[in-house]
Amino acid sequence: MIDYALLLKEHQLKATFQRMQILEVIEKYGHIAIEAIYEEVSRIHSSLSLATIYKNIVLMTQKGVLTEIPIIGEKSKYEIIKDEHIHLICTECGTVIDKMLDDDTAIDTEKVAKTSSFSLEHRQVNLYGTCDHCQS
Amino acid sequence: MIDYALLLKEHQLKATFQRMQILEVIEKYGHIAIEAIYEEVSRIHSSLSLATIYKNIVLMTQKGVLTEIPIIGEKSKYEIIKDEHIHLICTECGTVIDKMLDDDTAIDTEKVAKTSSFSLEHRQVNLYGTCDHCQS
DNA sequence: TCCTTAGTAATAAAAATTATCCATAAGGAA
DNA sequence: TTCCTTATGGATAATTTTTATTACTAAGGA
Repeated sequence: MIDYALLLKEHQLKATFQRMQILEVIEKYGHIAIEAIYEEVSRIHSSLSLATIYKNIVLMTQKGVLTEIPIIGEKSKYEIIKDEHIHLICTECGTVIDKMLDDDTAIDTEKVAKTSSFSLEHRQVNLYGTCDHCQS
Repeated sequence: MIDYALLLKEHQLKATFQRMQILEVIEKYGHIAIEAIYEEVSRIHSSLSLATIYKNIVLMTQKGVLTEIPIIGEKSKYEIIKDEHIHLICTECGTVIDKMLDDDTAIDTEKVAKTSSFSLEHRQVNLYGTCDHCQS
């Protein structure tokens, strides 16, 4: 259970009711698109203006609270920043699964960056396919 | 130099003037967004309707001629499909650099997929940072 | 060359995103 | 706790992006 107010303050953002509602929904779903946040927030809680959601998603992304996950053929989803991981994206149902990397499955992208004298800041590895559930 | 007419026919698409113009621009820039294709096509050649560009990008992507490259904080870019590679994306100038993988820099994503019983179809590895040129 | 079918242009429509502006709430100071 | 300042939210308009429509046109096989 994340302390949203703390998370926001750590990133120099006021802990408003609306922001915490948005974060709560994002955490609940893990990865979610803007329109879906709007629908969920409207359904469960008091309704927030769509413009408010847009503004705060952009702001929280800039401030490092959220990360955008751009996806082929879909609208971007957003997640709360956490330890590095890759995404398994199901092209059937759209589900995004986080996968932490361990030593056994490490991805040596730093070597790649180095050989191109590219100053690496952020990696995003997306694997597209069919999830366990949709295969059956 | 790609034979665009052949490429299109191999994917069951008619080799129209407009499609070849679009492919020519994409190949010239390597990775390019839709609006930029429109501007370039309009500037150099006869002007194509923006709607035509949209329709053909979608179609050629579906048919496997192009791949979408969704990018954090930007519009998607498109490239002609080629051997698997990763992208170095410069957050300063927006340039996308292709990087082929060799044995030395292989990325063992298949192992990851396997441990999640995920049926892997397509991998997309994007490294964000600052390119050689923008560092100086 | 003709014919059939698919493709294009132009425009309208729809969807997504951003800007505006005034009312309001957050959070520090007293 | 109350007050004050300033950032924020809501509603809506405006803009931008993307898709649909429809009549005309070109591609490619017969």
